[in-house]
Amino acid sequence: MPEKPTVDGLDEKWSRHWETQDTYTFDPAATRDEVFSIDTPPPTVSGSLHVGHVFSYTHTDAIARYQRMTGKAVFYPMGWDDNGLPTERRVENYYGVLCDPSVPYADGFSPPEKPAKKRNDFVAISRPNFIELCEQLVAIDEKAFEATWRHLGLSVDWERTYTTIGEHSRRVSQRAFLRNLARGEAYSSEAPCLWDVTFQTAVAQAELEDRDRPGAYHALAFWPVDDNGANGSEPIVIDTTRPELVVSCVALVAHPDDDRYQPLFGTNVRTPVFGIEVPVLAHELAEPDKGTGIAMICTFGDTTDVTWWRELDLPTRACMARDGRFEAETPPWLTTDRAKEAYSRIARKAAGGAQIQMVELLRESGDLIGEPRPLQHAVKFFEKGDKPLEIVTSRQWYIRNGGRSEELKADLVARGDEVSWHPSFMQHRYTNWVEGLNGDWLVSRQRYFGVPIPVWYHLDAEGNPDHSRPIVPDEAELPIDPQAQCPPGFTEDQRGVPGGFAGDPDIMDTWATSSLTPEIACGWEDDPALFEATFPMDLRPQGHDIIRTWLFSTMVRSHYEFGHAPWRNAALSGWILDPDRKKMSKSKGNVVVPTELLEKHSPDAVRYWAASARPGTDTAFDVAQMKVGRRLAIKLLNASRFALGFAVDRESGRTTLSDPRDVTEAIDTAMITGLGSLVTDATSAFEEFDYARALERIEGWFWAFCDDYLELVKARAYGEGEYSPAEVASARAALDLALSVVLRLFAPFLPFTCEEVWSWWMDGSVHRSCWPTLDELADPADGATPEALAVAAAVLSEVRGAKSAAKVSMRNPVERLAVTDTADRLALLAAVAGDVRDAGRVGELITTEGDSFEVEVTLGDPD
RNA sequence: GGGCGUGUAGCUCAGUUGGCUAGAGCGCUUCCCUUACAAGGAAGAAGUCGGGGGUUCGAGACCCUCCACGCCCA
Repeated sequence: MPEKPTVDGLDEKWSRHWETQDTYTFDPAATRDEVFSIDTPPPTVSGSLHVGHVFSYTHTDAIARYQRMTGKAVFYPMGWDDNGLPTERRVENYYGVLCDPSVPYADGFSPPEKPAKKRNDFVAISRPNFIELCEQLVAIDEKAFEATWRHLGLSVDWERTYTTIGEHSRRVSQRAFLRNLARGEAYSSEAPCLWDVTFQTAVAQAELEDRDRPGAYHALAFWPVDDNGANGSEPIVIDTTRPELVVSCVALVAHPDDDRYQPLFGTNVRTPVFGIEVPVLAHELAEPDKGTGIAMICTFGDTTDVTWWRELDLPTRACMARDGRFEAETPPWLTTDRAKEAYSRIARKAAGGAQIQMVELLRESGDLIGEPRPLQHAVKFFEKGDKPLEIVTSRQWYIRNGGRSEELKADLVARGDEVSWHPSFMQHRYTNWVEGLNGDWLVSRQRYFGVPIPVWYHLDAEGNPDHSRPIVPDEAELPIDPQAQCPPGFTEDQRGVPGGFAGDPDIMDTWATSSLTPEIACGWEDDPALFEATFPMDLRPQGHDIIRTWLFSTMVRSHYEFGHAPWRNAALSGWILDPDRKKMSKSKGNVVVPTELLEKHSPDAVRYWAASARPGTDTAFDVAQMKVGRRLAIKLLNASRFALGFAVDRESGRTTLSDPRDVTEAIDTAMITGLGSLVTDATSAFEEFDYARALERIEGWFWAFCDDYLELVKARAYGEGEYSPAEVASARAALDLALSVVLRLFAPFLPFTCEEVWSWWMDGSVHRSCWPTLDELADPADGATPEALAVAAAVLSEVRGAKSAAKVSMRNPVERLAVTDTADRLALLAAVAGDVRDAGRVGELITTEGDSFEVEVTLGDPD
């Protein structure tokens, strides 16, 4: 036991110790009812860990540590999400390279010394070279992440780490996909999809976000067919923010109840500049009060266009190429010279440039009415992208998720009832999301670093792929790469030749793999015993922002594979806001680096701050709370040193464990009784996953314990004054018992500090000890009332108040202390009078029976 | 526009099914070197519980309504 304990250095000392002692290793022999399994969110390693990670992972760790102490074999693996576009983007920028599948593999390729700044100047490299660089970089990132997690003190079993790009994950991911395919839950389809032009890949509905962008309404004139104003007719004016798409216009649409356009429904009009004849149609999605109330439908300006196209059975007039530029070739539906001429001015232009040209053309033809009117409007972006999404038609893979089936939707909503949500209102977020889906889950991505779609296609005599009957591998062969391996019954020289085969070039989206984290972590099919012991998992902790992606998609996969939810509980944590209540983000420059935070305040202090936040609530980043946590840890060390001063022989370091049955004095049994209530409260809070309530109760009790109880028994514990050996032994035994319990209660929150104190007098790790129970307190607490301590504390508080008011030292003697109180409370006071008198340095104590509690303090002269 | 959440002391937040005079920490003021702790301790000041209405013997809590802020969806 150190002379002057400190929290500094405990992190390094104990994290190393836990590693060498395998303190957190999962016991694979445990059966399902003995296991608590956690579906930890695999952080995206291509990003960086931020305070939000530290925050939410601490919540999970507190629960894991509690469960472990209740005797559960805690299955708590960490995963790294290294698969996918974020990694690709990081690799591109880090090395200044771009993947081009047409470039041949370069043996021993090394990236440029100084990566180019602009994307256009990046070096094009082969797919295998690109993947090698990805693997290289994630390995470095994963090391750094693990170090931070160990520093924070996560009680993860590091022997069970997985990565979402690893062989095991690829196998699980492909196996699940092939089973979805076999059961008809996955399918490929040529259809309009959301398309990011920068990364040139399709994206899913769940990955969209609206961003406010400046734009402008352009009023365009459409003329009735065969009457270009010649007969005095009026043009129909539509407002659009995307005039460049006039060339793709297939119809005009207004609300069926809109009186202004009733006469026009069923008639035809001509598009400006291009002169294409299009119908005027009615649909309830048209908004009468938006612009002029009549809109043009294009192929495809936004998702509503897709809905209209589908429901009104409209033709397709697509001009937008996958790179976000208008096609070079003149579209076949443009027949007049004037239209062809006009198109040549927007060909190969991106949306912005095309718009400038198109506005010119409209001005020239006189079909632009007035000037464009600027506005701010919501534009759909890929959440990781920088340019507005386009909609292009392409062949993509989908997994059915209820977006096109009311029955499946209802089933998936009902699965939500199989999970206990913490906090419960988070289930609404899930239900609302599922009910709002309007399309299946697009899982294919035209990218490189991910799990390949494990299928091949027959090529017909012209060399065109037959997508209707994909060739699938044997499950035993998984994982496979159809770009590098042949399908069964073929040879490599048949690749890409008529009558031969072609591998699907796409990969799956990251979510298509991370939706299988329970299956990956628990060893689905690959380790049946482990799977049996850990699945369905007990807890899915995650941020509430990814209910629509991760939580929902995991539910979908488990629904298909097992017919039930993949977990019993879902705990949703909130955001970290900066002190101005704004969300922390890199662009705002208000991000705090966790490693520095841990270094500066100590992990226990940071954990204290994190664990103080009620589950599910957004929380301000608050260094002050960390300082409070640090002080709490120091207080715990010091109070422990005091309490153990009597149990540990300072010379020999040997501990004499006291007997709980020695706790006999009224104030001691009262304290132990109160401690019993605390254990009950903390336990029930943890059972409800409310770590914050548990911490608050424990902390509150502990401060009162230090302020009142320790002061009250100090003299007796030291054996000062005229106390009998039994009275002294009672104080010391109570201190030992209380400390043992309180250390275990704090252990999930302050693992380093508690382990340090535990090591002063106990064998083994506090984190492997038993969570305290009422049983161990039953003997001393038997029949005792916590009131005795409350009465003593109240009197002591009055004494302190009097001394403080008189501006004298707390050591100043009290000559005479007169207490008026009810008979019951005076009886309690009598039982604890010795302790009260010693703590207050009271000479004469006079008690008078009365209706209310009153204390009169007569101070004596200072010593 | 729909859904969800939040609003309690200057700040950050507790306040379990309605029940004693609404609490804690930080900050502030005053005091105290005390043998666990001065990187500490003691005491004190500080709130119209967002506004209004209702239910009730009793509302910070329950119901209605309005306001402000935040998030998600359209």
